[in-house]
Amino acid sequence: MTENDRPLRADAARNRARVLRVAYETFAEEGAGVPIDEIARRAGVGAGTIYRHFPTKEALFQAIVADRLRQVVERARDQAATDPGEGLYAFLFHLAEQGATDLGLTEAFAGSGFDLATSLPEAEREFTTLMADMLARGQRAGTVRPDVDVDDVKTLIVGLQAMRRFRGEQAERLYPLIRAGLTPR
Amino acid sequence: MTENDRPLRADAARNRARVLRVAYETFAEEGAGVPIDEIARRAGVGAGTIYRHFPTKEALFQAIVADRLRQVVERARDQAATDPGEGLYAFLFHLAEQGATDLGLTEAFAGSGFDLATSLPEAEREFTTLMADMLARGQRAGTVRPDVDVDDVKTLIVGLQAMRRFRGEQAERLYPLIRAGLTPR
Amino acid sequence: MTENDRPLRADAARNRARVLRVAYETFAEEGAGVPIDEIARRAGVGAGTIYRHFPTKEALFQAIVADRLRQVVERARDQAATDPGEGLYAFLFHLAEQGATDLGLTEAFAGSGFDLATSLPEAEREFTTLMADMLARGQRAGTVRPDVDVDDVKTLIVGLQAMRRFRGEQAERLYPLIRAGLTPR
Amino acid sequence: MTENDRPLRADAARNRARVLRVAYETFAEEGAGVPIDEIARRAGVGAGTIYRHFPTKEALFQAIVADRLRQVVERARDQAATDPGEGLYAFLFHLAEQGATDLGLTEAFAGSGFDLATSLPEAEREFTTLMADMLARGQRAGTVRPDVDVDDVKTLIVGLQAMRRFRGEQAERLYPLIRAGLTPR
DNA sequence: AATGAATGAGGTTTCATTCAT
DNA sequence: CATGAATGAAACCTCATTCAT
Repeated sequence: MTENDRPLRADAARNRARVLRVAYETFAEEGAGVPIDEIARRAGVGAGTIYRHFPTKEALFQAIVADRLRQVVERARDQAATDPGEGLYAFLFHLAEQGATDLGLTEAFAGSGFDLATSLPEAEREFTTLMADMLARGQRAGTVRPDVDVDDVKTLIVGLQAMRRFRGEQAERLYPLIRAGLTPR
Repeated sequence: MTENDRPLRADAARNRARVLRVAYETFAEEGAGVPIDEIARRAGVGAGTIYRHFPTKEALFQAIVADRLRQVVERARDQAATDPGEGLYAFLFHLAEQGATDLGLTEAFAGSGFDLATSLPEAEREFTTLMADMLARGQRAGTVRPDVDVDDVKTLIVGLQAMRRFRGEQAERLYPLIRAGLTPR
Repeated sequence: MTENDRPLRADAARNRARVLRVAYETFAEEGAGVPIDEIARRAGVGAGTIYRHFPTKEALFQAIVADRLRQVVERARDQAATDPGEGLYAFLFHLAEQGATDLGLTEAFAGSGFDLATSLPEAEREFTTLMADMLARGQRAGTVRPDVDVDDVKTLIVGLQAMRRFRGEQAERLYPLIRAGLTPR
Repeated sequence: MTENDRPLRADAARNRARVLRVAYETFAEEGAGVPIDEIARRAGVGAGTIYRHFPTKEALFQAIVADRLRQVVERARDQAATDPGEGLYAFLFHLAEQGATDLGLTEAFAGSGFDLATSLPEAEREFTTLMADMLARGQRAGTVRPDVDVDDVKTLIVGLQAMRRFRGEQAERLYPLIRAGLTPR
């Protein structure tokens, strides 16, 4: 039962991971429009190899986003525990940074050519739950306006990522303003 | 310069305007990925006619953005005169609305596959000047924080358009927060 | 109203006819599995040209079969008038010859990878009607057994085409036997 | 020749037989276009195992046909002894049934993408000999026209299989007609 | 000897751009 | 000048065959 064929997977797993990593980098650089052949070339494998691991381009894209999302959520969970009042802000600005170097993540959040809730419902739910949790903590701590809801936060993420991607580090000048806007009073 | 044949020019000019209008609508609806043939079909002209007026698809795209930008700037000039304190905010949120229904404009501002300053330096300069003017008026009127500069405003435009496009009218819930963030104190 | 743009069609029509002819020959020789690129090469056009006239490979195939079927039916109508007793036999053996050099027609009749009744319902109906007509005439003339129906005739066509294709002209030795089997008594 | 390792041979032989059986079923169901991987999956072996036993897909196909042909011939030999007058007819219609559910056999007889005489000369010779034998018996018994030769019979087999495959059991309505055509007088 | 992962040529289809009519 | 047909370079994806494990 437990023989999920490990020995054969030795190289396959290596290749799968390699493809995933290269595809992540390539999508991050070039966006979802990049040809599979280009990813294959960069990964040093044949196009067929990618299709063995991921049946469609869409599936590959999903796998990457799921992977990234998992990392982001994991990290956020750790942060959330430490400072309830700051958690949401830290997460918002962290996501902005991530989106700046990861076009795939941006597109996933913005829903351009990829609907997160449909494609990765579980990841989306987990993400939303975490977001709601952080928001509620901030509101209880008095650092976040009570009339802000989860959808507003998601919208802000999309906006922040767009700004950060557009302006680079200079966009961080605006973080205090966004924060001021979200703060009660 | 040598305007000898006016009647033909009349046709040509009409065609050019028609193509520009239809292309604007089509890009706005479908995004930059739409085939030239589709635009030609909607405009009721041959694909060759489009290429007579615009050497590449990119050039057509630029022409549209330039056109839209001109309109936006023109309208903003009128508004700017009426209420110095509100001008910048009105313009920001107006642009957000525009970007929501005009993917081309969004892409132009965000610089995705299209650099405004390089492609349309004149329009960009005009736009920037107007922006600086409105910003200065707001700051003089005391409705805008003095540490905000023109680049910040442009960055905000990109963010606002992304939000508006992502969330639709619901995004307007965030306008007051953005405004609060920009207001002194 | 009547301007179905003839002047521009001059070369287009030529090309369309050329593609149709070459595709017919190629399919007849190689079967439906032949690549579009091969047809394009033989026709001396780009692959895109074929796709301009026929949106899919399937559509091209249908157009050819429809064309051939029309010719076959037309010819059969002429023959049917002359000799009621012989019409059906003449048609059967004529179709056998056609199928021998036209794999597409064979596949269409045999329904392998292409369902005539679904794809070209009108042509199929016309063909069936003609067939029923010839059968009834033969039965009235006493040259065809009364217990044979239209479906039997279609089945025989498929069989005859397979035989003719397999054995070439030698297959004609069997025509008298088939005829004897269909004759009353 | 050097049969030193029997246990491994046993495995290999079992595997070969298993592949052959599954491949037969799969080709019969799906036609020759089915991927090797699909056959491997159904057989529960790796694709490499198939290639160990059969150097190409074509060779696998040949092996299957040879196998089937052997069975058909064997069965026919048994039948031939019982009733000389009926033997040929029984065999013809039996082959028609076989071809209906076995696309491989049909293709082998019809020579589509596969020439029996070239690929499997021995099996072909054996088959032809049997056929000639049955034909001669029928002619001596007076149930088969004397001007029919072995090639005619083969041609009829191809035709009958095509009909049976096309029309299913309904095609059996035509068996008496074929028989009548082959009967003297 | 078996496995199934990797390869890469090849298939269908799309579309920016050119060019004959 | 306008037209839209033709081009041909990709893009995505499949699958027979080879080869590392």
